[in-house]
Amino acid sequence: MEEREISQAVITRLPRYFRYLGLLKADGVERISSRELSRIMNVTASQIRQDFNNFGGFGQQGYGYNVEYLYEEIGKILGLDKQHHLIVLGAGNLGSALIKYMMFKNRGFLFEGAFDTDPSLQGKEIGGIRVYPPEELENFVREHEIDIAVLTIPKEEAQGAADRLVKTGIKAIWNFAHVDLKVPPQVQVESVHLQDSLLKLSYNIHRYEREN
Amino acid sequence: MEEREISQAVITRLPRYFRYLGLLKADGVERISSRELSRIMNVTASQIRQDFNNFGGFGQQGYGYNVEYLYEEIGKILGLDKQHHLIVLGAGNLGSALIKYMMFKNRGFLFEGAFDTDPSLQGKEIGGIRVYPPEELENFVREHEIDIAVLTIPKEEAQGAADRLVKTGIKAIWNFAHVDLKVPPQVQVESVHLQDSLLKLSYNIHRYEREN
DNA sequence: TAGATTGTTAATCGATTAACAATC
DNA sequence: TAGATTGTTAATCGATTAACAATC
Repeated sequence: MEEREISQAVITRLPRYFRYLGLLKADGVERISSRELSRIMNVTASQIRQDFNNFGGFGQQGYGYNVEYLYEEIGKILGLDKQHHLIVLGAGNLGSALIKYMMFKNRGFLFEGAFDTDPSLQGKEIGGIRVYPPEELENFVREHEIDIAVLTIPKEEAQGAADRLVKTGIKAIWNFAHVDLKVPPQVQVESVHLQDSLLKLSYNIHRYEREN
Repeated sequence: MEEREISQAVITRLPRYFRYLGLLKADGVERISSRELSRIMNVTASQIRQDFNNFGGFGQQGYGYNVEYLYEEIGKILGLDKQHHLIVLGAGNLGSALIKYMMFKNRGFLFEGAFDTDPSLQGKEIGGIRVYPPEELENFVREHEIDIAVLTIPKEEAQGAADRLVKTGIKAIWNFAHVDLKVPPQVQVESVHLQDSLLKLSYNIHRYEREN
């Protein structure tokens, strides 16, 4: 049993490879060498080969990589050969934007329901998805076999919601609240900290101005 | 002239320090040691001291760090002592969510206008911000001295919009479109690739299931 | 002063890049 | 077969952690 732990640095790069391979595939490109891909993606060819070899050899000496095959394989590594069932907690603008973003649906990420404390939203539909009151959360998750909960609620409510979700046996939380969630190791968390991202941009603006 | 280049790894951690120091400050905590902060933030005390020392010594031997002072200083490093003027390109749900998120305003990130190709949105207001037709982009940026453009438009339109923005002399682009933008070095780009984030989460779900 | 904790140097670890033998 | 390019090992680089002298 080969149990080599893939570093998060590699995993973070996988979706980007997947994206570029999708573009190449759409352009009808049949094969590509690590050198050529490195030029397009602005990384080293060495890194590309090292990254891919974490998952076994996808290429062929003297030929390169078959774009379609590599695209499919990376898709499988990312779990895109399976469907995922999602709910959104917080049916505001951000939650609505995510629900309506069709690219997720096309990749097998299916929104099944939304939850909001605002009674005026409950019973309504957003992008074809119904909004439920929070009380129904636990039953809904179990009945619809929800894998992923998307948190677009205020940071004050996020940890409490996460605790409830953990108890339902959810697999993962995609967290947009501006806090670091504490969950047990069997629950995966991926946080999108928009404010952190904006502050980083702010830093880089002022660094550039200082240096020039 | 000390020109030590701060690594992006450090910069990425700064907003998180800032966040935790803000919480401590709000809790009335006056001083904190690297050891205590390391426990709260789940990083090593060594890393905290190394990170802070990139910017000069903020602490005092035998005492630790003054929370309020450190908070203020990191805020300045992040450019939060200055105001920023923003526009949003794409007044859909995501753009609206960002405009309405008050935390940005409180930190000096002021949305001045939104732009959308949809005529039915033009002239309307979102969170008190008016929506303009794209033709007015260049004049608006110059007249309102816009620093940062937020791109929440389809990926097909993103590079074209970026090119136009670069010509206006904008300082930075906060990119939510699912492409890597090409801009000259004087323009800072920070991308939030939501799909990449979700795919990473998907990978981690399936990795956990494989390993357990 | 003694104790605590920083600032900083040195050691370690991990990730990236370079090099090249294997092989298509 | 010769040329191209991978897979993989070795070298390098950078980031993290450990250690400790400086000093409050």
